[in-house]
Amino acid sequence: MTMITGLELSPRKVDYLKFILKKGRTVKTTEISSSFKVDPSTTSKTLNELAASGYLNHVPYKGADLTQYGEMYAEFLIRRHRIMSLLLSHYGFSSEEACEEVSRFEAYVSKDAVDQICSAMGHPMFGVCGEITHEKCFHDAQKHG
Amino acid sequence: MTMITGLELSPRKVDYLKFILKKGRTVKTTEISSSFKVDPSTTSKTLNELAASGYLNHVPYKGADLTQYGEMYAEFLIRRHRIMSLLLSHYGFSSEEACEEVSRFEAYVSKDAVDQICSAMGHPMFGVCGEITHEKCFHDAQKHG
DNA sequence: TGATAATTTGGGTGAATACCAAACATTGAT
DNA sequence: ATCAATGTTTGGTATTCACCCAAATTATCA
Repeated sequence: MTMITGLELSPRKVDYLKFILKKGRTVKTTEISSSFKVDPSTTSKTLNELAASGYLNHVPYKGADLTQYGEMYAEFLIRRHRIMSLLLSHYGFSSEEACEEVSRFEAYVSKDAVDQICSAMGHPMFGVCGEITHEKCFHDAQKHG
Repeated sequence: MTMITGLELSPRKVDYLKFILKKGRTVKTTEISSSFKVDPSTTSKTLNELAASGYLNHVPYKGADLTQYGEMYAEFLIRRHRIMSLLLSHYGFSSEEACEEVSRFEAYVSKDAVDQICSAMGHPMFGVCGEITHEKCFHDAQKHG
């Protein structure tokens, strides 16, 4: 049982986990590094850190994929992004504006806040950039490690 | 004429400028360091950096106060904090919860986003933690330096 | 199987934030 | 007016995050 605050990961790591979950498969270092326009060595190191923290399995020279915990965590990350983007869209932001703005600060929004907003919104099923799932997102405590 | 993005300052520097503006007078290093529970030497250095960037005047051993530019900037910072807190309060957050949550991510919310939200809210005059002013907040370009 | 491409490692950098110890300035009490 | 106590700054060091380059390593395919 591990409670999450939503503040465990740095912005870049949040980006990586969301990216890998969206791919839905093992990803190569270069896919990530080219996507985020950073040096592959930078990505390689960050992937190692995420693996060391239990979010993913990183087989050197092969690629990385989410652990069960990493997958649940990444689902929270996607949900957070979508809830916050949907929120901004209610204040006149276009989908693109909302996504872009949220990307800047989402890593610092707690899970409690997301749950609160989600609930106040009536647990919406669709955001401005995809479906919002509510099941596997740490609504309650989850096992870890 | 300097446009601001709202992303110029790190979280700590945002804290300091808001603190000094709220005091409304010259503040001593120790007031800040004790308030944020950091070593005075840390505060002293940050104050120097803010002074070097033109946000405040720092007279060694005497204290720091906002420059004209720093004051306008800090007014934007306070306005951002209040607009974002008010926004969260609309989703069931108490004043305290809203302030606390916003404090974590406000440094990463752009001025354009704040203006958009402010406008969508009808330029509210009162937030959950104080009056919201709309005049001296870089609604348009401002002189600097 | 050997060249090419992908990846990792090792070594650095800079920004942000923090601490400690020592030097220095200010102030207040005698 | 002086000096001790207090407040402040400087210099040095550390950590985390995020990034780069060059060199070594592994994988792959022709």
